[in-house]
Amino acid sequence: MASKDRILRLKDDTRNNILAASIDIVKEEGWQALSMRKIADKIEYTAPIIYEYFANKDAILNELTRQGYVKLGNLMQQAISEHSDPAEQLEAMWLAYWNFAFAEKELYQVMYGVEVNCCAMQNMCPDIQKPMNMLWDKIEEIIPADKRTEEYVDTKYYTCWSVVHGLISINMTRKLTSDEMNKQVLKDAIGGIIASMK
Amino acid sequence: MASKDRILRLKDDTRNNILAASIDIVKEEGWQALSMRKIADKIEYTAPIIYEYFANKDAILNELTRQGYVKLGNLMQQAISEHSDPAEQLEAMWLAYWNFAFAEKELYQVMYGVEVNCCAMQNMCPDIQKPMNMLWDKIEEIIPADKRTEEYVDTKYYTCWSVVHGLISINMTRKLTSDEMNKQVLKDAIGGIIASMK
DNA sequence: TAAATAATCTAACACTGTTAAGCAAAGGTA
DNA sequence: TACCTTTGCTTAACAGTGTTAGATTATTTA
Repeated sequence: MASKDRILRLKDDTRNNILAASIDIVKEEGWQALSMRKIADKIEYTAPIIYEYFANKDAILNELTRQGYVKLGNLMQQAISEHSDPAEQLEAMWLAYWNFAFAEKELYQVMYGVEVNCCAMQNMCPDIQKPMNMLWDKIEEIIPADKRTEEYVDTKYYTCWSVVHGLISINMTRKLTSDEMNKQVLKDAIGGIIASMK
Repeated sequence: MASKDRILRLKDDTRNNILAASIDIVKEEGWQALSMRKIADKIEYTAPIIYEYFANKDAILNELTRQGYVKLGNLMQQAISEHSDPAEQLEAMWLAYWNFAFAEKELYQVMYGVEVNCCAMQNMCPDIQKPMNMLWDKIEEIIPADKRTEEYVDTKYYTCWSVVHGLISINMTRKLTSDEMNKQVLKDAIGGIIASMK
């Protein structure tokens, strides 16, 4: 029955429309503005029909997450294919990861639980800046005078911060690394960066 | 007027109670379960009185964020005081940062926008694992056979991932680094780690 | 054409943040 | 003591959220 196929294809279409509408809304207004009724509006239905395609709102987020990983995988595959040396391939893969994060910012946010909405950055009161300044000043102190430019201190500061914050985030969102592994990574990375300063 | 002081002190008390109740709820049920009515319940008031102490819900989050930074600053100060060598001080400061993140997990989450709620980790389907596996395999390929243990590959993988993801998160939540700075950090860190593998 | 099935909507529930209106107790003033 | 004003707090409501049950409409099948 070809008509059955057509109907299934149509069902698939609205499923994709739901996902597309969701991403559209998020791109326009951010994740916290995404609601079932807004999605329904965009695909010109009422909210309950969405539940014929997805169990709940979380299921939509999960599917978008999955699609994000598929896209990321493809970009990495492409990165590999553009180089022959393994080390260059690896570097290209991480660069692809980096580029993906900003090209598909909204997908990256839901994939890795990066919240944007609130606080922290707008009202930059002294209390908030203090820990950062303490670290920055200490790094400045360690770097020998002949290398001590603002840019150089910045680089070291952000490198340290990135690896520590990154490892913390990874541990908080998915708990799959052992404690010894964490200490190892932390010690190695921080130690390495500090050594490279002197 | 001493009675005025007493009343002001009481007002201050309920303000602190609101903050304490908020943290309690978050520790018990997570950030997404925090609601004005639940806070009111806990301090034995009704929701609207909270608005006499905070402009809105975001203001509560902001204050908790601020307090988080104060605590972190103090811990770092302590870390400094326990060492004399600047390099050791810096390492202790980062360790304090790390320990703070897990000792005050909920504060860290609101300070740095680390979402926990959704997706990604529970239903670990192949699509989701693929990018990670590609990177892991490539790192394994680069590491010379005599060093190639699972632990060693893991360490390098997580170090790379942490620095890249950390830098991305930092850029997404607060936009205060320049593009050249990012490229610099990325190139330096990834390049350094790859070089250390061989 | 009549019955059965599928597609869709309306209405509702329990929740969310937030605001306006009202009540009741306390304070100051005559 | 009597009144008035201020304060503290509550109730009720609005508009929004995710989600479900029931009713309604349209389409397919017999």
